[in-house]
Amino acid sequence: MSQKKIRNMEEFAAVSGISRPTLSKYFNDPESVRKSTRQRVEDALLHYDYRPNFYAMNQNRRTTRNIGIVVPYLADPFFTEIGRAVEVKCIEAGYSPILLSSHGNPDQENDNLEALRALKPAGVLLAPLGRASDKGAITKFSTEVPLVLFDANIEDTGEAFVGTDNFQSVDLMVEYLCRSGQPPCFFEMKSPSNPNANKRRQAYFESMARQGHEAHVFQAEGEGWDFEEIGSSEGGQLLIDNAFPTNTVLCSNDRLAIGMLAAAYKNDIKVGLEPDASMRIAGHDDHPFSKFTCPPLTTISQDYAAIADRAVSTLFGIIESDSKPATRKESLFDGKLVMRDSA
Amino acid sequence: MSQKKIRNMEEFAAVSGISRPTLSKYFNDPESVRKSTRQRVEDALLHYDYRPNFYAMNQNRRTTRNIGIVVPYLADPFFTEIGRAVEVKCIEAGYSPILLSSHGNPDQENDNLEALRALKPAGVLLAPLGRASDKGAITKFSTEVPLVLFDANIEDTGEAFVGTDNFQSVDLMVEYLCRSGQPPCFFEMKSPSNPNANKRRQAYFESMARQGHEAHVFQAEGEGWDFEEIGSSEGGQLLIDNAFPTNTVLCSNDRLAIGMLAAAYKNDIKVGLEPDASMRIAGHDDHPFSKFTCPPLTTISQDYAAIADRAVSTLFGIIESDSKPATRKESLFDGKLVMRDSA
DNA sequence: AATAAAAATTTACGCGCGTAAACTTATTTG
DNA sequence: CAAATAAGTTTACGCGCGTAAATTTTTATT
Repeated sequence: MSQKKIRNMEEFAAVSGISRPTLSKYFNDPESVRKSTRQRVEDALLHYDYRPNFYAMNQNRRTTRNIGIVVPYLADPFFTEIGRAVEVKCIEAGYSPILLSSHGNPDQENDNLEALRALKPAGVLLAPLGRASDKGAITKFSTEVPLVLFDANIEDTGEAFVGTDNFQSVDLMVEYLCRSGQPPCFFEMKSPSNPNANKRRQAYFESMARQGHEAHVFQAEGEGWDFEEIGSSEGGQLLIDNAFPTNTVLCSNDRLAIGMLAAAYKNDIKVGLEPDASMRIAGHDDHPFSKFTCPPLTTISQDYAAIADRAVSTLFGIIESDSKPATRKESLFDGKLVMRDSA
Repeated sequence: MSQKKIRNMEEFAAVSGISRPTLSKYFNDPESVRKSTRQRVEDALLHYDYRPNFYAMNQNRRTTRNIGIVVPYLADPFFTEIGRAVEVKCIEAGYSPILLSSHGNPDQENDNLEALRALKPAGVLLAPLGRASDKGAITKFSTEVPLVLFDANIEDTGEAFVGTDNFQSVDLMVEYLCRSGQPPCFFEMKSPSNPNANKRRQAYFESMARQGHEAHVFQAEGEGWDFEEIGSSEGGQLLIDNAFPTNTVLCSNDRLAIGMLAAAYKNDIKVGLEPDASMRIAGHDDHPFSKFTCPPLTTISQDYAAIADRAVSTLFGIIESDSKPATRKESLFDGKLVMRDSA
């Protein structure tokens, strides 16, 4: 590595013996120059410490290679993992992902989109907050930037949606629970912020009807993202009150189930499949911690990899064809039953 | 909001009746213009949709208002929370934080610093991976960008360090455990990636000596960030083997403890303070899930708010004085004992 | 009201790179 | 090997804003 500091592309052109416009082409897409030229550039890069100025690079380009990724709540490991999966796919495709969290707050979601707008991103992958989202703002945003939604759907918003087929996944779980014991009750938040929750309730109703059982839905008061706390306090109270007509509860998501399991433990209500257990509790999402609950949680795993892959490839299809698809496409992937000890 | 699209600061100057250099001053620091002028600008902003071009703005400035925040592993809610606390402080100070995760990988840590370097940030807050970190790369980075470390210290690296006083916090826990029952054994990873782990082991030794008890350290094989898994498998085996000479175990961090609690449950080993319990298990960090373990985990909470506040204010001190402090300063905050049911 | 000080305006240049046009050189093809 | 094509070079301009200098206007001070 030479000592000489390279200040700009002009200087790098001088020392490398390659013209500046060709260097510009190379840095925008190394494949766009002849192999021998590419080799010369890369040799020179080994000898001189130079990187194009990020700001100058992006200033004149209509569209950058930045991809915005917005998740509703990064402190939830579920979103950390799916956000990460999406991030990796972007990097593999040669884009620069920028991961932002809305922290459960619709204003923050709007701020995030606004901040991204200033970056003139090539596209944005958004897992919206759901009910609380400012649909108007998101729709307006999507007129300016290619936008693909994932995890949570908002009708007619964005160019496409990628997520899990809640009807398939919940049916799978209900079918299993009915087959292996008493039919499940359903436990959820009263005003779920996430639209998947509504789908799951609906799926529960339909599935129970198909199985020929009566549906029993229990809804917890409380707002926000403090699911474990709500599962523990409200779900725990339902357990104590013996409010569930069957011994089996399907929670709308793992975090509620984690809270409920903690409450069950505290109140000496044994959960699981063993003969001395009095309840079965199941969840949905295969949260990273559900493996370590007491007992380990039976749940549904979402296909992170497939969702991330499809979301990213859909977005890149739009970016690279430079045209929005005629019809908004929804891709739904199947969930898988993860059988552990809680149900 | 007028329909007219404002393309640049020139046009916004025309419609607002304020000269472009004054606008430039305003956007760089609204306080730097007279109040009446500020009002006129802000009135105009209500009528016209204009934001300075992010890339053009930063191109000519020696230093931007971007702050890089790098955490070792965003899928760990502990880091999500402290990262978030730091982020909020930056926003309050009028800077733009960019949160990056190293995903437990030193190459990624270097990539993150490299990516940040291209953004010419005003400063960077780094929670390093620890042992695995490329100390040379970080030191070199800190010659170019003001750098404050937090959470995990690396000797003589960066302008300052802010974290928890492990000697205080572990002593607090050991003292409590000794006072309330049998003295604790210590459970940790054999090759901890995080330097706090080494401090905590050392603190355990010293504290046990002070209490006049023999120290017993148990180290789990295994690398990486899959702490719960390691706590469950290796810690669980130690429980089964009755390997601990006392009935009390202090885990180096909550995630190990969470795994160990899961293993104890699975093996019908009752943990807690009740008469029929055979073990006590404690953790460190007050992980967001430690409230929902079975039983709820007794642990040490770190003072997130104080750490975030000090880290950010230290960095801004350096940025605003435009000079590195003569001596590297280390700020340590006390942990607090969080008594729950596990110990 | 006269003067000093502060703030805004006018004018002008440059940052580092994208990119277009005209031209030259290298490679491919029949 | 000549013609056709692809790739690289030279030259030049502009993006949107930071910023400096000289000037004018506004505000504060006595």
